[in-house]
Amino acid sequence: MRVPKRERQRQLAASLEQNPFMTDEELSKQFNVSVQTIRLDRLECGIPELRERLKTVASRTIEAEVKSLQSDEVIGEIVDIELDKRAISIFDVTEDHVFQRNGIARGHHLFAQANSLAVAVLDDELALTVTSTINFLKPVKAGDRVIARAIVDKGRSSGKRMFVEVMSTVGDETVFTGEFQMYHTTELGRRDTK
Amino acid sequence: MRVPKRERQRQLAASLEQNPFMTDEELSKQFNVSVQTIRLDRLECGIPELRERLKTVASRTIEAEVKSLQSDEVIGEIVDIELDKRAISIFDVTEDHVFQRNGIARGHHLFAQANSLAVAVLDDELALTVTSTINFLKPVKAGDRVIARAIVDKGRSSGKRMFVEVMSTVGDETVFTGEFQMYHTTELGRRDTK
DNA sequence: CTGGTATTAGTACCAAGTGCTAATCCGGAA
DNA sequence: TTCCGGATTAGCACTTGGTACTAATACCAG
Repeated sequence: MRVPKRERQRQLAASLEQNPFMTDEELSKQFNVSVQTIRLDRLECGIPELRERLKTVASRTIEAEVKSLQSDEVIGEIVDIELDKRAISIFDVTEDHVFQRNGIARGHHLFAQANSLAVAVLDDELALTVTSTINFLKPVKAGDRVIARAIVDKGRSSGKRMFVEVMSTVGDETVFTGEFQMYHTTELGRRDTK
Repeated sequence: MRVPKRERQRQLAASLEQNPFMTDEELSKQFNVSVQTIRLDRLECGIPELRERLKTVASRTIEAEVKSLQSDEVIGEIVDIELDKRAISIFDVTEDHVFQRNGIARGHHLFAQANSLAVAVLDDELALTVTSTINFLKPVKAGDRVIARAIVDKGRSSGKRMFVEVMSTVGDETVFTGEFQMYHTTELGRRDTK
């Protein structure tokens, strides 16, 4: 026996974990045993055949892509918007957004929700964040639903500079506030003439 | 002819785009044509068979998982760190991080890199961002390599409050600066006694 | 030497195809 | 009407990467 059976099966499982695309024949060469032995090993370990493995891996992809798609556009879902005035978005915090160590949401997710809302409310070809001052007031946990409200501060905005205030709440508690100074190409009050 | 060939092929492509798991037989039922017709359609449209489709979809997953893993831990890769003093991380901007409309990186990615670096440099059970003021100085594009440098400002830090300055550069240009006021449980200078 | 485990070999069969040939349908032009 | 041609359908041989099962062989310990 070159390598004890038990050990080979352990390595087999690890190998397929890392690269599920291998056929039994390729595996048999890797471990220097016959194809049949590989099949028996898979049987004993409950490892499905190549096509089944690919199916499950592929379906995980699909789910992942749906997730990343939503994260690509705007962080959070915009539920109400009045261009150049105000907007509201909802962001559901999941286990993916928190530190494992303490279960508190990473700050950049709250920032991302607020920032992308500030961009969305201006709805311009080119709307960029220039400067921002933000405050994390209360920790946010997985399962929390964060509602961000953005309001364009018309008083301070002028020309290509816009000021957007964002306040995020969970229930009736404010968890985050941010002030965003944005740059955009279309000047205030000139949108109709473009 | 129930549905013109051209239109059926268009729908076929769309159908498989949305759900690549369908066999020719299932498709033939959906479109009320024979399996052979489906095969000819796939041939003409250059759509591979089920197994090949799953292979490509599954391989996309593998890449995606590597990506999402890194995005879970720290945004960017930490290349140098001296706890409670300074740290450096590298973040490669890809197409995924930019606005489609103008190719400029979304602000929250730069913030995320800086913020997670500020958290990492403190390396505490509980290190949270309290307040932050940030400036986006130059637009960042896909392909850029952003290097973020975090420095703990010992002078202003005391007790459970720490001040971290982050400066991010692309080449020799500064693209982002941020000041982070952090809260953490372990007090400055007391780490050894815990 | 015998028993039991591990391994290998071989066969029949399956799913989901490719590749090819042949038959059939069906609508419009001569 | 008849004939042509594209579209469709059918059928068959073959391929991959397997499952399920049986049988043979190897090898090691008691």
